[in-house]
Amino acid sequence: MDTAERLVTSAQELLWERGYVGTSPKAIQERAGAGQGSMYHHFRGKPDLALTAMRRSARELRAQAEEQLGREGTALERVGGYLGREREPLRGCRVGRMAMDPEVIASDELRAPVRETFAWLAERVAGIVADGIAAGELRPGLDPADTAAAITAVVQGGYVLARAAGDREPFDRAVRGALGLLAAAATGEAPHGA
Amino acid sequence: MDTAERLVTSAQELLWERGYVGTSPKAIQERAGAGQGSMYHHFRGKPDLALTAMRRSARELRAQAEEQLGREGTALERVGGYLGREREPLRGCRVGRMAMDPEVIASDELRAPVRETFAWLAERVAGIVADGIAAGELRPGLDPADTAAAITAVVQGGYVLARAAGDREPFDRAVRGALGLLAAAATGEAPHGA
DNA sequence: GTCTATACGCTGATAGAC
DNA sequence: GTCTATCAGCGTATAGAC
Repeated sequence: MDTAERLVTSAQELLWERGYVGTSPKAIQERAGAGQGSMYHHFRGKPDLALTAMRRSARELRAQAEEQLGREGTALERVGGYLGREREPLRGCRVGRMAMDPEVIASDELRAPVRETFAWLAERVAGIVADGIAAGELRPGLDPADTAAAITAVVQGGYVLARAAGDREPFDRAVRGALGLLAAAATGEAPHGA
Repeated sequence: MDTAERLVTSAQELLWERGYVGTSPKAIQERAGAGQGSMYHHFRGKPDLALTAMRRSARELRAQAEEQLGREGTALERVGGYLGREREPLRGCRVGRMAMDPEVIASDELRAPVRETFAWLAERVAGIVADGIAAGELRPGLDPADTAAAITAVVQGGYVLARAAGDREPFDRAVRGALGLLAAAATGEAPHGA
């Protein structure tokens, strides 16, 4: 792995662990085993490197989500796969965490990868919920966009609860709770249609 | 309002806006209109002042939540009141935000108010869900603790979605989505019992 | 490409005068 | 109680040698 690459992956790790305001160029350089000069040769500065790192984390997260959401199966199975996939709740979400950073939120450019990730996710999940309704699997009274937002929020909020507790259990509870509510919104009939 | 008081409220505001790592003693002093000497006379340092500020924010948040959760009414009305109360989603949660701060999480003392707030909230909501089940208002299949965690997580996650989008709409969607799922888990019968 | 040198304001304090 | 002075180290670079 070359120097530029090590700088990006080190920045990804530190942004995940400490956020943007909590991460210094110096700390990134040290973790990457690179000097000052190297970093400023490959990147214009902290915002430039952070943006590169955030774009990559966003892409990776989206791929992980798509792995569950794009499976074969019923809507409940696909959403359940997304909710229940293996995570490390105490680490938080590497993309969602950026939404709490004041300097990321203050910059349209830095915020863009975060915005796009959640816009994509919300739409992807809403489509699956809509499919589930169309297939007769979920109650027609559900609003797909609202339900998708709630599902997405449960995951992000689960991280907050787990980190607050210092224990992953609240995250797992929140996921089970969401699955329980979705089960209550299932019609109990076998899905039909394409 | 005396100087010590102004320091605490300024710290509360800045911690809400910028988190712990993003907030400097100097910034707090400036907002409070106090000098260095004043701050170090009244508090031992940044962690001491921040802890005082966080304890107060936690107490205030709990009182706001109790205002909705402690109302008269059915379980759905009380939980709905909590979910739907007026908020400013783009500002985030002043207590939940601290869970994403690396230095708060690294310190048991600083994390304590955050931990206690969400432990209380989860238990409070779980009790109301359990009441709703006992009253025949909610399906007996729901797990009160899991459902309460999901409800709490929807609010915290809603903040993340709203800030990521730069728009309160995703928060409102998540809340409506959660209410829609709870409605699906309602029995449709009038609550009975005490 | 990477290194060292230099810069300047900020961070988080302590000391002592008033 | 509040003020000013002082401090070592960090944050975020830029310049120029190699």
